[in-house]
Amino acid sequence: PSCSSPGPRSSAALGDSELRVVPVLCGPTAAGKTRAALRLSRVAPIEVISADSRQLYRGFDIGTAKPTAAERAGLPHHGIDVLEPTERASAAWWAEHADRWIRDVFARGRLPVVVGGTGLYLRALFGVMFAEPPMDADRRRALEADLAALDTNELRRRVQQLDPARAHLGRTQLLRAIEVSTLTGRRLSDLHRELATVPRWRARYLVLDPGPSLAGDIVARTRAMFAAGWRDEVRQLMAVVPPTAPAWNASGYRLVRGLEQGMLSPEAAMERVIIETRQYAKRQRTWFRHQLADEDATRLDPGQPDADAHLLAWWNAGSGTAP
RNA sequence: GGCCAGGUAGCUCAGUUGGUAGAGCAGCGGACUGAAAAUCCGCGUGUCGGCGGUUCGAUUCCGUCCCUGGCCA
Repeated sequence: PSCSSPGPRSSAALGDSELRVVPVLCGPTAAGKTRAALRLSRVAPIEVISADSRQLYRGFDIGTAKPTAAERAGLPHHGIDVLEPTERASAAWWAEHADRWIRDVFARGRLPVVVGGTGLYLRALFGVMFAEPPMDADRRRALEADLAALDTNELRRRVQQLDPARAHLGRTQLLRAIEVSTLTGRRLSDLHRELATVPRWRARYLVLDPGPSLAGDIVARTRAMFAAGWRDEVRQLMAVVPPTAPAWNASGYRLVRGLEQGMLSPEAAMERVIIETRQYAKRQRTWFRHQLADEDATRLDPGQPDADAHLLAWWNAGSGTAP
């Protein structure tokens, strides 16, 4: 299924030609997305909209590979350091804000470029979401507490009854399917269909993937994070951020926390961080391989010799200067 | 040099009372509609250390050699 296909409702409401096109730099970890954005900033008045679910959080800097202050100095970034570590982000929350940031950038006569690897967030912004009906907050909290005690098989069994189309999914999705159908009386999969929203922007994706060298990049990047004081950052965060805060839910941070608590050796922590990062990058690859409409996506190895020319060609093809 | 314990999947190991073997981790593929750096699903042929012997049949028993660790000289 293409995440950019507007669907029948949107076509009727708003022709494709009316959707403004927004360029997107995405792809697996360590793909030089920031470098590509910086390069583009030298040829066009761009501003970056970060589509990264972890860079949202204040204080979680080193392990989330946020662009540095120097990199941000000449190139405005939106969507970084906008949440407290205890706040829970969501794809819809992000898409709503990103929509506003994009509008503002256009209003200033500049060009937004979305940069990031959180595929679901990109889908929420450029694809079809749905208008979630209101749900009672107290009932929801109570239900969440009840469901937390159940094992995944039991949750799956319940979803088999409530909304079988979602029963093959993971625990997080099972919990949501149960919550929505319990609190709204409607199946989530039906709501997805009936309350589908209209895409507001059309994306052109440049998927940056260094291919086989990614594994080595991850090792180097992880070493660099430790060398840059990641452990100190985590120790400081541990003093003020509760262990259950959503921001900890970033690959590596729990491991470094375990290291600071003496539950792991430095070597073991490093090794596990590298493995988790590699596994995450693999999931990103799978997402960007299958979830983007081919006609909207261009793929590029940022390490190939003529990468810069390809990047600029891709940019120019979309900005209308040279088709 | 002697004794003991090991040598089985990339790693850590289980197992076969003789009928050529299976877990975890890693890896690979996939899913994904308000937690997504999340959460899940699928994929296991490897001279069972080498060479001989016994046997219809040996990774399994016997002999021998090699390697690793420990103890004793």
